[in-house]
Amino acid sequence: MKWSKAFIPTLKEDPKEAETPSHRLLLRAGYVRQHQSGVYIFLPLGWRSMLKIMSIIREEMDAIGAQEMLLPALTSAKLWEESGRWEAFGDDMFRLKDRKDHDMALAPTHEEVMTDLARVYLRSYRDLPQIWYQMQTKFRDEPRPRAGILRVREFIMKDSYSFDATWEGLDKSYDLHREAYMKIFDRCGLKYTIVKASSGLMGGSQSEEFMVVAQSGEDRLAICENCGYAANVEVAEATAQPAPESPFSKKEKVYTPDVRSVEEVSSFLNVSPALIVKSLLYVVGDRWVLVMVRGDHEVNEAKLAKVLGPEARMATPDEVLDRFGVPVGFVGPLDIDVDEIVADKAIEGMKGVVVGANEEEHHIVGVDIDSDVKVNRYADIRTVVEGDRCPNCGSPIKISNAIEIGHIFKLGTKYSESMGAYFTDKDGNRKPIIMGSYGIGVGRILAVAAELYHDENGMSLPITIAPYELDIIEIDPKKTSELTSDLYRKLLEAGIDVIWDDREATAGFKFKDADLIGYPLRLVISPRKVKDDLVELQFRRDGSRIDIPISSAVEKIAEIVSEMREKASR
RNA sequence: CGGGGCGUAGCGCAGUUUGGUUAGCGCGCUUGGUUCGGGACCAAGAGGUCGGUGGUUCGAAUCCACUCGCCCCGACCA
Repeated sequence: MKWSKAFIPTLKEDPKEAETPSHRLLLRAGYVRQHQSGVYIFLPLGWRSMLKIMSIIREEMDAIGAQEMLLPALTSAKLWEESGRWEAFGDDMFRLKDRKDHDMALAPTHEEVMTDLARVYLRSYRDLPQIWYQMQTKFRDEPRPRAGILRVREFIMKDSYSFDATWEGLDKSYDLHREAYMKIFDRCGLKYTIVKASSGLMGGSQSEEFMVVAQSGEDRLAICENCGYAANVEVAEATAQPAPESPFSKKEKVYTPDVRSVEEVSSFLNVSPALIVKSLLYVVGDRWVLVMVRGDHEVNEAKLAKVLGPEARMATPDEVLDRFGVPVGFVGPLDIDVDEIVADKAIEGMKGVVVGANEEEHHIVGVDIDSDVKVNRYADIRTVVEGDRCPNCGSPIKISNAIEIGHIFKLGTKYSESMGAYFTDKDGNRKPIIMGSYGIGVGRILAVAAELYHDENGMSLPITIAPYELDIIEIDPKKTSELTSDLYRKLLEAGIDVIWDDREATAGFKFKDADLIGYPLRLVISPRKVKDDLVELQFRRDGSRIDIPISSAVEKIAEIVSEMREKASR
């Protein structure tokens, strides 16, 4: 490609709306343009990168025997009603009606459509296993799109679905995907962590996320640097650090005027927040449950949902006042009329703690959990915090922000049973197909690469996903045009993805653009070096440069390029 | 959904508090010339329903009301 003919609208100044590095750089470098909140245009450079990422994904998916197809994005409400997700998706689903007033949805994911296909065609164990996939646009009406293409309302996802006759088969399909995903992300040059995850709306038994640690990430990971334990904080388990010794040896009620939050109680009584136990009221159907966690901990709603059921919700302050006659800040576990008391494991056996007195303006200090509180169940219901002890090796846990780029689920029979996808096994028994589903956010790979690989001058994308592999810059085009034109042609013939910056501009201007866009390699042709039969090859990532004799330039560059593609290292 | 901020030329901004000629600046764009190893210089140009609607006023980018859009934080989320 000759740059003078290309549509590459780079910006000299930072767009004001962009704060995260990937957002700012992708806009500035002319990869993307915003169309509306959470909806982006991929400009030629961005789309080239996307296509390269998709090729890598396609190769690795095909390598595990997966078959590509294309499902509709415009789907009928009927399917979603069958699975129960017409309700479950709520406002996250883009809904519309056709001219006959039928409900439709722009698909946020494709389990239903795939299951619908499977139930028609996969009738016998002889038809199984199958892995089907597509790369297609998904629509999710996010409450708050953010950070450029990191969290958007319309995005391209590679989603695949496995159909097996047995649970062992599902394990195998899952492991195939796990391996394929590792290869895909390796080839895209990303550093990632595989973590245990919550399966959320997807349902199913087991799931893992592929995460890239990045400041701008919205997910939080608990990571043990000693043994490698890693989990999303939604599901991470860890042992809390012990609370300090309590100064309260005797149980007594104390007057705590206008003191209700943990911080307030902590400073009023001059006691560590870890010695205060929060009492929270939840409503589960028509039952009232008191949930207890240490003052320095937070309830994890996902974990709590596993204990109390998905319909559990926190009572509103008004409901609490209405039923117990006390403001939420003073609720406590002693002599309270609830159906059940669920306490976090970390408070089991604590002595001398502070709790609400169920009386306005009062707390009770010196409470002994084991003997004073009728705890019905202890469970892990809190969110892990930095410094907790790793469940495997006991080392301190670190918490990092991360971006999810892939997620693999063992769905089991959730969709096959609700939607009636059954097959007949060897013995003539009718059984539900056992499914898995597996997703990769294609645009997120690009965003994450920009997050990971940039400096003050711009991006330095891995060569496997950069829009072009090599940029040719002439210092003085008039003196070297013949040579450049010849090298350009030969490099293209050698299978290298080259852009030739033939614009009428100063070399410095071209260098700045090249840095911003992040072409991994730059071939600089200057009269000074050409005089000695040399050209210069520069590496974007580390700024290093080497001189190459013109006569062997094409072979040498081809060699370097193929090595870089192999390693995806810079 | 709660809180905060913003909307003036393709991009980045000033002007709005205290209403007053023809709405400015930088970058970019066009033409000509000089430059040419890190976003060159000079000269001459083009480019605006000041987000929208309604109101107040002799007069509105500026004041008032409504409204649309965008960003950030939080809640939520595969």
